[in-house]
Amino acid sequence: MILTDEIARFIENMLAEAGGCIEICRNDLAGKIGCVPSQINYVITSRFTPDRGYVIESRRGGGGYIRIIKKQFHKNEYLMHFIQAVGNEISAENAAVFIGNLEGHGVVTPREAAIIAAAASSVDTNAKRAALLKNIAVTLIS
Amino acid sequence: MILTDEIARFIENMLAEAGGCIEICRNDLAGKIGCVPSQINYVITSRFTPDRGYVIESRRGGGGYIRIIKKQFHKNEYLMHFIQAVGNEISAENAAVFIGNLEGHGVVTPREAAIIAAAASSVDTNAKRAALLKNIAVTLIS
DNA sequence: TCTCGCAAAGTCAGAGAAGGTCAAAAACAT
DNA sequence: ATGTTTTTGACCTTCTCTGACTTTGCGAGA
Repeated sequence: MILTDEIARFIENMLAEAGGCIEICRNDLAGKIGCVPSQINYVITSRFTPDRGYVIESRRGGGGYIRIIKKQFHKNEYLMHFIQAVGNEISAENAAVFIGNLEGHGVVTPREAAIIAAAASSVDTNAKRAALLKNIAVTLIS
Repeated sequence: MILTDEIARFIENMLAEAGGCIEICRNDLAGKIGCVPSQINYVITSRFTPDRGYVIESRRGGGGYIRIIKKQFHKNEYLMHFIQAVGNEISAENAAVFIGNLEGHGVVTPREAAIIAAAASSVDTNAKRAALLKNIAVTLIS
């Protein structure tokens, strides 16, 4: 197991235990793991990036810290938007575009998008398609 | 015995032993077999291709690896069984059980199961539910 | 209050460790 | 003879790790 992965796993465990937000002392953590402090920065910039849904805040000086937050809200916000945009009726063509957007925003995986598309094309009216999509979207809110 | 085939056999054996997924260090493997490292790439691109049912992932740099995954066709078989078992009509209750089985057999993730369940509960007749489930199942065949 | 020193975190470039690519030569097949 | 597959090695790109140097914040003492 490579050092970077070990540190990343360590941090992920802490995040899971703490429920999505931790505050670490860079030097302490480096000492605990046995690496140079800047390695922590490397792990954070290479693994805990904004586009993977993490937010990093920090402060230098005495009593400094690094705060790592696992963000989930932007996906939920997008799902809300999705539900509103679908409305009460949606055509098969528009549904395909909307599902593509869900995937494009990282809210669903390509496989999940394929499942949803298959489901959306299995109903016979625009109203039922809208209801189906909204039902699915609701289950995805975390 | 040609070199390429020897390497391919070696990898196949490892895959069989490991149950369908291995992670190799290209240089190590090349050293063990006694070939130039790029030969490993050649074997992989010429023998372990997607259309033969393999998935390749890799990472460069220190601690780099090549991961070879043999797609599980028993999942496809299970999907076939699923499609037959669903038949032309299925109640909401039975659908829930069937979807649970899909998840239990590792054919879909829990999240995907939730999506499918939401879709299945969005239609109003047993016939439409069956059609929807079968449509989804078909898209999952790999 | 101001300043200075220490205690953090941040940055960056370099070395090293992997895997990837590609073209040319060699071997093989038809 | 011609086309395809193998084999090789030189060179490329990406990722990791480290340490020196920089920046920032806090708090104590003048």
